[in-house]
Amino acid sequence: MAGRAAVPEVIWARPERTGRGPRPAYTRAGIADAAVRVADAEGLDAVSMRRVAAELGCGTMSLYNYVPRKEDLYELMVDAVSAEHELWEPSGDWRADMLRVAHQTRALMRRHPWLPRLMSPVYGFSPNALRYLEHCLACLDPLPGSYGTRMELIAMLNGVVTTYTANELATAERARALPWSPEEESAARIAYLGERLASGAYPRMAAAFTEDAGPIDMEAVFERALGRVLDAFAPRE
Amino acid sequence: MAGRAAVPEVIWARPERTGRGPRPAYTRAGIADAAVRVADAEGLDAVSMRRVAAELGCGTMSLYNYVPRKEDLYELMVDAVSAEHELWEPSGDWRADMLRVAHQTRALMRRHPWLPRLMSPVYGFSPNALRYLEHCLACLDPLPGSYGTRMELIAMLNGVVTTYTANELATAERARALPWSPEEESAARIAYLGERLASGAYPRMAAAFTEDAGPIDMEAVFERALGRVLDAFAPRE
DNA sequence: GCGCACTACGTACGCCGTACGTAACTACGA
DNA sequence: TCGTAGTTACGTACGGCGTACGTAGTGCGC
Repeated sequence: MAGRAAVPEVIWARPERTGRGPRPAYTRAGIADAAVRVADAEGLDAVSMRRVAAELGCGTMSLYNYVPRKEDLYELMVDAVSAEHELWEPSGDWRADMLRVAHQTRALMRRHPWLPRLMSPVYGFSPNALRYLEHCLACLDPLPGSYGTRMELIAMLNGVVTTYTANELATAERARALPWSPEEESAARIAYLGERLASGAYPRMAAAFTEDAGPIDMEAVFERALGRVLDAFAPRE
Repeated sequence: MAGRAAVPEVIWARPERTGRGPRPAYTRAGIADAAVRVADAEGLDAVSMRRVAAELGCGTMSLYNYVPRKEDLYELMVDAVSAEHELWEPSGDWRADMLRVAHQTRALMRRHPWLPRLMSPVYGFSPNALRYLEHCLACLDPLPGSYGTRMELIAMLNGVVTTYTANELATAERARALPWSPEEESAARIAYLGERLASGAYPRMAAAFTEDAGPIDMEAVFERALGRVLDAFAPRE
């Protein structure tokens, strides 16, 4: 038995190699990439210790030498794709910079539709998360106010981006497991909703849905949401 | 075999009783309550078809007569606790009313810490969700603007309440499964973070964390977030 | 009053996370 | 220099999970 401490452990604090024993055959980055590959191709639910081990070409239990718990594998995945964040020299216009950050995050989640599901808990201060946060703070240098306020801005913006994008992606991600098409699913839901609204018990809801008869332009909704969040932090004159 | 259609189905559109066959021994509400009881007492991960069936005192597979898929059990649970929303006659002050809604939702999530995890996907238009949304729209009657905008307000407010409360509850909910205490866990995370920040690579992050030396007042953060969201929708003069 | 839709539920399949034991290997302390 | 302790690799096994399927019994609608 390897005798891993039964003590709270942050995976990033654990050295990849201690020196003793045989050379590890895999790297943390390689494992993370394998997991990301599986998640991208087959959905997050396909990411099991067995599946990732198979992807790497090693035995299931060998993975546990690198990753003490599955949850840590998730942390590795989030950090791996966080490396795709492109960081730039802040422009001096914090609003424009933060908009760019938000759009980048959204694009990242579109590339990796499983990401919002793993972001829901506390953001884990992984190496790339730290780089990302530091970059956001740098972009916010021109904004007057305390660091606390700036952190609140980052948190709210991230939250809104995650929530909105997750809702959009949820349908598509769900479709992978379902035995019917997303169109059939939404048709059934709309039929039910229409029937309920026709009952007259929810007049305002009915009005809201007849007002926007056509499909909603999610991109515009997202854009307005971003604008509102940033406005809420703009210094009032 | 009962021959349930292999077709998308909204659980709320399915009648509880068709008239044929023996009287069902359980009700949808009873099943939902049993599941909520298990989740409240033992955490969401304890909610399995077997466990809920045992709670009801019936065989595992009997549950499937009422709930075609586990996902539908989750929908039942969300709807059941949504009934706890207290609805009132709108005061005419939409801002005050929406603040009250937000605080109520937060209290609901504190009573049922598993709720945020089930709210993450698209809000499902369950019966109680419809009542809740109609009530929110009624509170927003005094707000000028389209129904679309009002729906966006509700969505953003709900999103922010959910995100903030979920982050707060995540630690406590995780603790149930972990072999160590949340204090040990956070100590380990803080130790790691401190060491990273001491490296000097993240000067602004370091400054942010030394600025707020004491524990953060989450209640105040939440309150400020609510105010900002509502401000963002207030008509500009 | 017949038949069929429905309820109840036991069994079984193929997954999952992961505890544990064993064997091979290598850097360090004596 | 060499044992030994700490590692890696990984097979086996356990106790869970969701749920497909088959069977038996029940009571409404024709």
